[in-house]
Amino acid sequence: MALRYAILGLLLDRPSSGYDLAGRFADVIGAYAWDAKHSQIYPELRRLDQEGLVEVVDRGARRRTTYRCTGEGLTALRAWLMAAPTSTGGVKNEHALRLFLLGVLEPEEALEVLRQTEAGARGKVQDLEAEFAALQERTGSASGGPLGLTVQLGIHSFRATAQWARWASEQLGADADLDRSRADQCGSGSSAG
Amino acid sequence: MALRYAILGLLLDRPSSGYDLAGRFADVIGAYAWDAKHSQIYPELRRLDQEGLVEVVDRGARRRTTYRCTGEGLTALRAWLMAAPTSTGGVKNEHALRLFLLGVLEPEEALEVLRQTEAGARGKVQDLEAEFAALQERTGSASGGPLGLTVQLGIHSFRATAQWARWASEQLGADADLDRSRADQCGSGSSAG
DNA sequence: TCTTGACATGTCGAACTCGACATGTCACTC
DNA sequence: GAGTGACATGTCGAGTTCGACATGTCAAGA
Repeated sequence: MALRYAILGLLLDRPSSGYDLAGRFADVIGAYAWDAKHSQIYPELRRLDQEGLVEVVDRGARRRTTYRCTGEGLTALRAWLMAAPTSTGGVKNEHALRLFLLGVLEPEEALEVLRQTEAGARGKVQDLEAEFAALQERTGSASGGPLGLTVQLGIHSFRATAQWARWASEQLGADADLDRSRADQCGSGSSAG
Repeated sequence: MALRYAILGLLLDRPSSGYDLAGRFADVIGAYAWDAKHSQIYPELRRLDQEGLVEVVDRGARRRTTYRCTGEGLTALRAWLMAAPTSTGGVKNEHALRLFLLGVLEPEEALEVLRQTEAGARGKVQDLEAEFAALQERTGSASGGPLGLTVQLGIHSFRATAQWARWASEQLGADADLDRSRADQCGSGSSAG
């Protein structure tokens, strides 16, 4: 049931076609909240239309059909948001799982993954910070409006990932270096693992 | 395919029964990486056993069957971990989605959700910090060993969520207070909505 | 010994999700 | 006017996931 509310939320921000929605899922929201492919989105839009939660506002070229969230849709979305604010609801995050299992790899392999993780996360932070600055300017608000909250959540999340990756690298690097560099550097007393 | 690798990873840390695994999924890993119910876990364990990736090490009371990850299982897991370290792979996180859509709610409703979010996240941070300290002591290592990395990832993630929730509350609170407290506090010029 | 509740596993149908395949439109270019 | 590629939607089968129902074990207490 989460998919339909994700769609309603996106439409509430701005009327969109299925194609647009697919792009928006692949973009921001799909990275840390909910992802969906067009093969799911189109049928769901039709269902939502039948139930009156969205409505068609435009049919453009190439069968492009633009939908908008109705009042009923907003009511449904808000009911869902208020319904179970503390439930966690079955997270699936393959990237996080890989990080979770990092201890299985050899330190040098893990270091490589961590390097990529940190670089990727820092890139995301930069992108989102630019987006946030643009929002601040556009809305004339320090918080960047409703979307600003969302963007900041992303910034906080990716920054935390980057910081953790850095910390983890240092831990692993220290362990790995110990074994190797004690040979040619001055080995100031440290117990072997 | 992620489920089996999550299971292999958990078994690698410590041999467990299906029942144990269900608890461990519900506990730490399920909160931010991968969740699974027992109705999925038991069949997958049998499949892994047939494929030689895990093996039975004990049959206790109440049909309790304890599995261990085999060398073949470790090989498979490491191959998977090294295979596609950058793919994001379709995140599903209902809790994050709710936060993502927070702008839809009235400020006061959103504030309530944020309050609960912050409290929950800080609770998680405390739990995990205690676990990390225990790990440091048990392993005699500042990094807490392989599991320490994982626990720190959780700490970083939940701390980021808590900090964001606090920030978002302040933003919303400022907006909401403006409308109300201008009446009895000194109303320094601000345009009405 | 009977009941209760936690432990432990099994199974099934419904719903969800994905990738692959398919169809057609439109702007641009050669 | 034929070819190309991005735009835009549709569909289907295979695999995944979940909740609900089911079965049985064992310890503790009434």
